[in-house]
Amino acid sequence: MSSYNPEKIESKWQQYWQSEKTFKTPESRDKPKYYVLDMFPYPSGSGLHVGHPEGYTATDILARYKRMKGFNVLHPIGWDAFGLPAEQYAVKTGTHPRDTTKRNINRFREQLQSLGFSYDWNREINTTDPDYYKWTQWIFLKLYEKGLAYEDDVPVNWCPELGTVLANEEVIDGRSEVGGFPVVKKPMRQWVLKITEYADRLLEGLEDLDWPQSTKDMQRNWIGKSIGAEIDFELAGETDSSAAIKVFTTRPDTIFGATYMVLAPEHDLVDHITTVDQREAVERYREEAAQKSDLERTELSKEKTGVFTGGYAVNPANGEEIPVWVADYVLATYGTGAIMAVPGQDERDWEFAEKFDLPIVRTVQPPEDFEGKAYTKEGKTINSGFLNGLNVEEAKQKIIAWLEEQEAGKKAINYKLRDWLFSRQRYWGEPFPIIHVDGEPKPLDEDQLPVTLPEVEDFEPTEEGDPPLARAEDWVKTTDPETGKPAVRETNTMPQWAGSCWYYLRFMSPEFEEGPVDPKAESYWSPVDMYVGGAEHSVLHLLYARFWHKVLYDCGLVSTSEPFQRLVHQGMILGEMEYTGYKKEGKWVSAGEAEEMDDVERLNLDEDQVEKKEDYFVVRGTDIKIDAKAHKMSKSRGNVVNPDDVIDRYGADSMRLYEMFMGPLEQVKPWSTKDVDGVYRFLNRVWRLMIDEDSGELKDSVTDGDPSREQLKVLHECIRKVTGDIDDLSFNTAISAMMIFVNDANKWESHPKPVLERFVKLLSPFAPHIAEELWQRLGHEESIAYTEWPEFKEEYLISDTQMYPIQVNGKVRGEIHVPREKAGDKEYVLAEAKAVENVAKYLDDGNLVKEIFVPERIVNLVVK
RNA sequence: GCCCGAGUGGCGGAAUUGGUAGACGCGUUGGACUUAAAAUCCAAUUGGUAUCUAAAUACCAGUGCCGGUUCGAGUCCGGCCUCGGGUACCA
Repeated sequence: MSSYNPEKIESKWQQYWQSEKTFKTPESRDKPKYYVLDMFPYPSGSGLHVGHPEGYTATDILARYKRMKGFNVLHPIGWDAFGLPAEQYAVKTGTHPRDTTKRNINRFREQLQSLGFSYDWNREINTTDPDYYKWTQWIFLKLYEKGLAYEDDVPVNWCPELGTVLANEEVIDGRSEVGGFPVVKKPMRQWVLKITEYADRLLEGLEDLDWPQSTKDMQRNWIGKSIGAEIDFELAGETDSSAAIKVFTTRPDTIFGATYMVLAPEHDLVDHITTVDQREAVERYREEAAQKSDLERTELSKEKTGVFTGGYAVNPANGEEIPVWVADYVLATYGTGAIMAVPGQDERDWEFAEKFDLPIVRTVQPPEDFEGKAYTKEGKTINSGFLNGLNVEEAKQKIIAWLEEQEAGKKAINYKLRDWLFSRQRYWGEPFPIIHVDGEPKPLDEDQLPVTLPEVEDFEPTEEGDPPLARAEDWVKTTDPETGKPAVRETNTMPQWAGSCWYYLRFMSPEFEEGPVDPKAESYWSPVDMYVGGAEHSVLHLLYARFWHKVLYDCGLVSTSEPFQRLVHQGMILGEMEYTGYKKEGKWVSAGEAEEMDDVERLNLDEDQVEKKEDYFVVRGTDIKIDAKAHKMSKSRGNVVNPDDVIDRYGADSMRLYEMFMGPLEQVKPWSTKDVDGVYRFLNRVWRLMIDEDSGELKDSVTDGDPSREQLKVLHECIRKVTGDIDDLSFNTAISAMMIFVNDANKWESHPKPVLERFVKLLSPFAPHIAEELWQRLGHEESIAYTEWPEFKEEYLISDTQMYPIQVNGKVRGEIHVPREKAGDKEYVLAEAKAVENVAKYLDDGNLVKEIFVPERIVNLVVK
């Protein structure tokens, strides 16, 4: 017996690829290059889940395909190995994060290798390796030199539970992204990177990238560029014009409707402007606001709050004195931290004005049927002196010109994007190449790198609240190598994003010692041609990496202005479909009702306990609606699928094939283990197409003879489809095309080698192990990996006849087959069409008013 | 609320530019092989109606809902509904 045995052939070929260094990246530069990259994983303790191999299989198919198409392919992998989980584990167990990380990496590597990915393992990199983070630190020095890294006392997102600060991006709804703990604002000395300086270039750079529209949109929203004006409102009764309140607005045209002003509670002028009478109330309000977490300031407080300062400012447009309030609906961190409130044209201001009984003046005429409160759309300006009658855009132009003339304001641009908070109070991260001498930060010299992590016993923050690195006192206390003065080392570490900001460059020359990347390698391999990874990195990683890349570009270290030319997000793989029924006191209740009840029992139902009735699933034989849904895989839900189990049962080739066959790469899709049977059977059929299961030899039907016309047609249809589909990343339909080929080929009496060989090549990027094995058994000594991709020839697809569906009034009533040479002959085809019995009867019943003839497509006869 | 994306059989999904809706796979049903089972192979499988049964054929309806453009709409346009993702006092 010699049936398809994935276990045996897969380990055989994995060993072969490793010992023969089959996928070592070529050193030659004489061919076109293709750099295909996966977002490298964080090696977690739980190993790979089935979501990982989805993107990895897609890139592996591309890598293998491109090699066969004659490209030099760079297809590397590495580890984004700094991070919180290993550190939390260290706090709990005392195990050094280095050990945990090493163990996890070994496991990940083993799992990836068991899937047969064609990575160049000689280029494996690890962000926690001092030889790697030396260059992360080096790049930080470049940022520092260019004035893009600075220390600042900033109100930061402090997470007491995690004992660290978080970037804005790591805080979701006032809670930490990791762990979901509450986050409060707290001023602390932090390292900050001036990403805002690159806001415009980060925005413009998006235009030429071949990225998903949604990801570009998200980055644009995140950068949040708005164009408007900065306007100074002088304080009433003061001659000192430098004490004016500066506001940013996108609607300077509405200035005549500015009936009051609001300062953020943290605004510098609050103290100055508050009158004696109001001081107490304002102070109290500020204290309350300071204690609120972000969560309370946004989600929970729908109702506007605020306090009058007692002070007044002068509206420069009409000279009117307007009251100045303090309210936390104005954010200190956006714009100037102060606004001119225009309730007539702003919903938030309207709400506030209504609550505190402040005047409302409309300055844009709403349409007659307008019933809302604030009107924020287009219209003619009213109640606005010299702006009356203009539309919004004209009014903006005119008022800005006027303000500039009066030296009361100017055109201005504002961004939502803030500078990037770049330090963390953690152990397991890159140390900063910074010492503090006489209380001032000082960068270390390049030759001092890497600054390696000191050994500590305890990975928690110190009692004084200093980061864990402060525990390494001998390491912290040092001397300035330049002056010999006593110095202390920076004890913050870099955030996890640092290492992933430039790893794609290191892969180009992982051994290079003169810099982060060898310029010769860089100029050949840049940019990444295809980058595949999860949509959860749409903003964070991808924006930060683009920022660093542009800085490196300005330093002359890279040759492209953008790092990732094409980006694709693989869709999430959900758990198996779950059917959930609900019972209350032993009786079924419908899913909709159950939502509003207490003490409802949830029951997981089997597929055969349910059926579909109209648009809903119900308990079989009843009208009780149930929920039918695939959920995100999670440990708590217990629906996580482990790729190892799938490989044990079906083999890596089936695993790869199934992940691609499930559906379009970018789509969210539910896992279904029983569906793996389908692709597994397909591989068995492929095997039996060529191998005699009794003898284990090539079947007798495998011949050296010439293929028939029909065989060539089936083959070339397959070549055409598979080639085109790989180019479109439509792997699911490529696999379906190969299934069609095998279904057809199984019916043939003889199987000419040239046909089988070309089919095996088509299969090889998808299921490389079985393809190598069959390729060898077909009589080849070399690996299939660098053989030439089969060429598609149109001529084999042309058949002797052309089929036309015949429609009458757009409904198909028959079909005809006409000889190839008559296929374009309109008169002939129409005559044949009308002769079809089932068509003729419709013609007899009415008048033929129109004939549609689309060559090689369709005939439609319009009858009235 | 705002910005994206998606709704097609029992299920995953297919339909390159408007041109035979449901490829391919899962599941289900029937059959072949087998002492039996597994495996494998063959056939059927959107719903409905009609022709005596079967085979077969024909017809009607059908791609979330309502309307439109067109000889022809899953595909284009307008208006909704539902689900998923992102974002949210950003002035």
